[in-house]
Amino acid sequence: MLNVKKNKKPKLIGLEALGQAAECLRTLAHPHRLRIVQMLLQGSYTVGELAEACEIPSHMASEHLRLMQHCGLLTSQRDGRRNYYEIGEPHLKDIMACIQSRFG
Amino acid sequence: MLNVKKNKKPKLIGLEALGQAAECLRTLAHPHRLRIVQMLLQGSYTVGELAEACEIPSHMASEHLRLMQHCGLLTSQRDGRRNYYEIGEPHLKDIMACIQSRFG
DNA sequence: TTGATATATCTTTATATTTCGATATTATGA
DNA sequence: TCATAATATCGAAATATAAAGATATATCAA
Repeated sequence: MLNVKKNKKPKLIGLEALGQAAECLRTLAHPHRLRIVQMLLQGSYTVGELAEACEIPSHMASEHLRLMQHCGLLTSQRDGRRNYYEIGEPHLKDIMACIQSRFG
Repeated sequence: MLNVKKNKKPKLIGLEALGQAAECLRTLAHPHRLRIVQMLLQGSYTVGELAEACEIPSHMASEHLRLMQHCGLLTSQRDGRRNYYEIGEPHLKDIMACIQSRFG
């Protein structure tokens, strides 16, 4: 047996909570949505600006933004006909840092 | 306009790399697989032990393990008919710490 | 008011993922 | 060798997700 440092206090997160976590991660797990998050970590942007950064039509960016806002990753503030999106989950910074260090 | 700290050096990760990152995240984004990772952060375990921790049949655990090993998240070492899996991607510790702090 | 812009929503189609049962493979112990 | 245990793989069915086009809503500018 190898690497046996199992301390006998597992303190595992319950499967229900892991289900919520999985839902958030699954929402994040898309190249365009990761690009959007990367942009928003630098400031707030409109749907159109984010769509352009992802090289996709803005109705698709709008859908990605809706999904991420729905599970609490983002928030938005409307200004006239523009809708400015922002990071709503502080941990996104840390997760993107992991991705940056592994894939950037 | 609000929260404008956009420094004009975006240094965005390319969409191809974000695609790989998305694939890893998608692989991680499942309650049973998160439970498996949480277990393996404490030591190495067999397929059967991990299956029991997830309350699933072991052939399903085997499939989850195969997916995670395939994208480099895990490694394994066989000992007789037992197969001991281990963490293969150090960043998993950080990501699980985020999940712990948000959902634990 | 009219036309154009920005964003959001809906529907359909295509594709991917999950789960389950059955079966296969490999190693162990009697 | 034989039966069993541990793990892995395959195929089918169910479910979920993604993409695209069409359409809708709300706001602004002329």
